[in-house]
Amino acid sequence: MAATAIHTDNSPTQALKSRTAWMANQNVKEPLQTAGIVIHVNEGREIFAEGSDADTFYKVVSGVARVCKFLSDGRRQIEAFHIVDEIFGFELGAERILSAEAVSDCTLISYRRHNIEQIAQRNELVSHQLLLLAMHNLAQAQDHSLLLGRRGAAEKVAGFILGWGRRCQTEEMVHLAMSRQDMADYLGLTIETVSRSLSQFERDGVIALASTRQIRVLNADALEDLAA
Amino acid sequence: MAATAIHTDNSPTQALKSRTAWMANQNVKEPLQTAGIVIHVNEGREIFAEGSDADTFYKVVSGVARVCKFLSDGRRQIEAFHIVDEIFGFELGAERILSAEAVSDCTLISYRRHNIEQIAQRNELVSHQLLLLAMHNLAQAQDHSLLLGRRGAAEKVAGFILGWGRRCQTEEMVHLAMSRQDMADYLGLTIETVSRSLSQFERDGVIALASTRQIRVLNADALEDLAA
DNA sequence: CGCTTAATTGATCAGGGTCAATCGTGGTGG
DNA sequence: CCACCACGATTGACCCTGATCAATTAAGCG
Repeated sequence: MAATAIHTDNSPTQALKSRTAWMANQNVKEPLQTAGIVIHVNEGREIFAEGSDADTFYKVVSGVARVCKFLSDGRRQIEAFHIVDEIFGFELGAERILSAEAVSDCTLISYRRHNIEQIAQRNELVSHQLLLLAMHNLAQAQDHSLLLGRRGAAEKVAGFILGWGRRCQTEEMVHLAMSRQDMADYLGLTIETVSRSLSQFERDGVIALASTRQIRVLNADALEDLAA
Repeated sequence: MAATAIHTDNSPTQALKSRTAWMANQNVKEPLQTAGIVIHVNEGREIFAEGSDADTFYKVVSGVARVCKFLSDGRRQIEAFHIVDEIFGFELGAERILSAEAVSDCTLISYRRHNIEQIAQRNELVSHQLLLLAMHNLAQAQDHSLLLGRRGAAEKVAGFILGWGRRCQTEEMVHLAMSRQDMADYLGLTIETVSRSLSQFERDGVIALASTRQIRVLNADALEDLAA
């Protein structure tokens, strides 16, 4: 990749200016790989803020990003985690409803929404790809609602491990990119409850915690049952 | 409307065969009004079932539909309510993950997915419209997650009333199309808790319950505060 | 006018939140 | 290289919100 990537190590709200746009060929598999800018965002840094202009959206090249909302009283709700090849920050309105941050160091491609929409008008492939990506996010959001609505802390945590493992295609040895706090804010629980659930699973011999972020799934069936 | 509408009063899974397709002109405002079939579904009846072929999707002409999932132990989670001009049942995979039912008597337009996708390939307007509708559903699903994740029964109920009133554009006198059970299953609560919250709001003079399904909002600001 | 179902209200209980202490781990500097 | 520090994770004790069980009231319908 010949593009000049920019880093956002020090800027609180990252600077999006870059010297070179990444004008790749319009191939069939990746119609979206046109007119994007490669950026890097370090762990914990903001990618965009609630209320800012929704004039860009992002695709994950590597790392994990979280999209979330901060409530008036300081509580945080994580809407979604995004992994490689997923897009986020693509909104209907002019202003962003949610903010986004890097869960781990991220490499992203930033697209100008206006730009892409123009391309989509002429190129059916781009248009179709956008629809697929939007629907992928929709399906995820629906999964998330299901997880939040059905009560039971253990069910939520078990469901999360399974879902995350499936998405990362490491179902036996799951690496969690995020902290307990991130998990809790995603599941609508507290860190204590998440921790307790994991400990309980370990006591029951369902999982083993190799490290705090490495979960070995010993009994996938039991975990499925727990997730109800 | 010259189309022959079909009713589904008695069939448990509604018959989708219809004698006349509704081939409207491809105008700019409603590019999707092509090749759809008008159907009626009575209150409480199923529109489609989880596990069935996802070869059609629907647009609401009148009434309210709910999209939901039944859990193994009988619990039900309502993913979304859909009102006029919204689409639902448009999925990525070949098989449906969720089921749908009529909350009130519904008039719907049924589209063949294969059909629309072919049209979308040639017609940019249809393609764009699909994307907009999908993103509208995504935005709603995100709102829903926010409502479910942030705890507090009162917050949920208050948020629901406000959101529903806004969507139906009747913010002062809100008509609830759905039962308490529907509300509860949407909010991840029990009917008792929903009922108690509403009673409390009434005691506090924030709302007045004209009938069980008619809520007069007396103090919208207070309701906003309750929704946090 | 009774019957059936939905909604409300009350009493009790448990799941998970809160507060607080401890443990563990990774990073830094003497 | 190891001691110390800081932060995240875990564990424990207690409490509160909302679920559960149960009874009553209200509303729709033949």
